[in-house]
Amino acid sequence: MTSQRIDLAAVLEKTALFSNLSQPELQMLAARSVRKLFSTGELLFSEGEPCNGLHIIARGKVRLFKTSVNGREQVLSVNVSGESVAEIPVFDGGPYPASAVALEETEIVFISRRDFSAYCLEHPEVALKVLTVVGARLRNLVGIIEELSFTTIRQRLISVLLKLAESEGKKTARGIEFQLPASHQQLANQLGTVRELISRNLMRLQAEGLLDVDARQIVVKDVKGLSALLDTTP
Amino acid sequence: MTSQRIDLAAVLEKTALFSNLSQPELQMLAARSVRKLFSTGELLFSEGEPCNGLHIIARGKVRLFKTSVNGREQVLSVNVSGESVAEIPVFDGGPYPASAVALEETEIVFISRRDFSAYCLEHPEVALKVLTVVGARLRNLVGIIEELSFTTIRQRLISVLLKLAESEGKKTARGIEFQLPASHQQLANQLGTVRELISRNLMRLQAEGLLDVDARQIVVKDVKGLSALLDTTP
DNA sequence: GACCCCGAGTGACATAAGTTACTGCGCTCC
DNA sequence: GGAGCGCAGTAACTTATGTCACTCGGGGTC
Repeated sequence: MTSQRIDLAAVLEKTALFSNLSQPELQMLAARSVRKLFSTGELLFSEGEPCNGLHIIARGKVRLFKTSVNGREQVLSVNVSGESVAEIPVFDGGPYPASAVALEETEIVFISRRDFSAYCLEHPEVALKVLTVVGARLRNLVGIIEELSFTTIRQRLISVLLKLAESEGKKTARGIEFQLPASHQQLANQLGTVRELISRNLMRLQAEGLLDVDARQIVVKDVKGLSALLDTTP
Repeated sequence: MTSQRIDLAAVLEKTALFSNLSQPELQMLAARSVRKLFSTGELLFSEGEPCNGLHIIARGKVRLFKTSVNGREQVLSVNVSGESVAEIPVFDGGPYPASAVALEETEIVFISRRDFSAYCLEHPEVALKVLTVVGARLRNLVGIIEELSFTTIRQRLISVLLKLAESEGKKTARGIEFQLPASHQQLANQLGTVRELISRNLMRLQAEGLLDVDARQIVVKDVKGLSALLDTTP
């Protein structure tokens, strides 16, 4: 048990929220935390459920999403280790506004609402930290709204491809190469649309000579050309 | 000056953020606040500008919105007296994520970032209050995303009409009557679309016998019928 | 009264988005 | 080897959305 408690403190120390707390404080929080394990595809919680505490990702990756009646999905964010999930319901006491699913083997450190609220009251600097984290989340949501409201799926797709090219791409003789990180279906969920449109738009971009597609392997041939399409009116 | 200071304290007392502070505390905050006046249509701030402090609405109405390159708008929220605007940039130091405009004669109480941050550090319960306010904002944004991603403009329009019917409508022999609160153009901005679609969709609903339209005067004849349309797949 | 501006209604059209219904490929599991 | 399955490509079609270009009427102004 003791070893696990020490582990928890070490985990907490690496998170955005608690990175600059002192050891005793970390220990105190660790003493009140619980470790939870989720396997790939498992739900951490579902939209509408009451919220009992804060989830902090110690290891793994979590996707937050909304579901529609017709089975469509819209991804709100993807979070990795060190980040927390669903801070808001912890404070306003409302239900979860979205669902969360583990994208890989994921380890969660869970702190109950009461404990975390109390801790924030005693340590205002943590409350302010939470505010900046929530702020980033809010900015992210505004970005999604902007995309949904002002851009076409084609443009959103291009935008994702360019980001991937930048972060994952390798320069080769043919252009910048990378793999799509997920199935067309998952990509579609992220853009708030359906599989077919991903397929069609990829093919269309290929037909226009901007990239080559071979299943999930993408070769961007004309970064400038793609970027230019982002600014044109739909 | 003293009288103005007392006024400010009284104003602060009526806001969601500071409603249960003591008189001396209110006085202290009031001493550090500035009053600003905005006339209809005037911008409080624009997207991308750096943020110097918190705007609290003492009187009037403010709309927060994003603008696209082609001049389209998407409304993020409308706030009235007692509420605050743009809490987030105050805490994370980033630029405003959207623009704000006064919809009527509006009086703002302005507190600088430094003063407000400092105050939150000394009064953690205020920080937690801010968190619940921000939480409501976040839930609102998620709601907008859900609408943009899963519903048609027709459905969004119906949803707005039903809300208006509930809040503003008067029951008459012909049905529930009310006035559209703004021009078609403004309504379109709120739904993230263009004027013409508002016009057309209203006419279509009229043709289907669900309501009567006469310029801005709306008579909802079949609330049930309208509600039913919200659940059907697009 | 003539003029003009603004909000609204509308038709014609172009394009984006979503649906249905297939085909085909590569995989795993019997 | 073959059945079953998940993922991807695609054609044909429907509907939603957006654009352009008008018209029309009311309320001001000169």
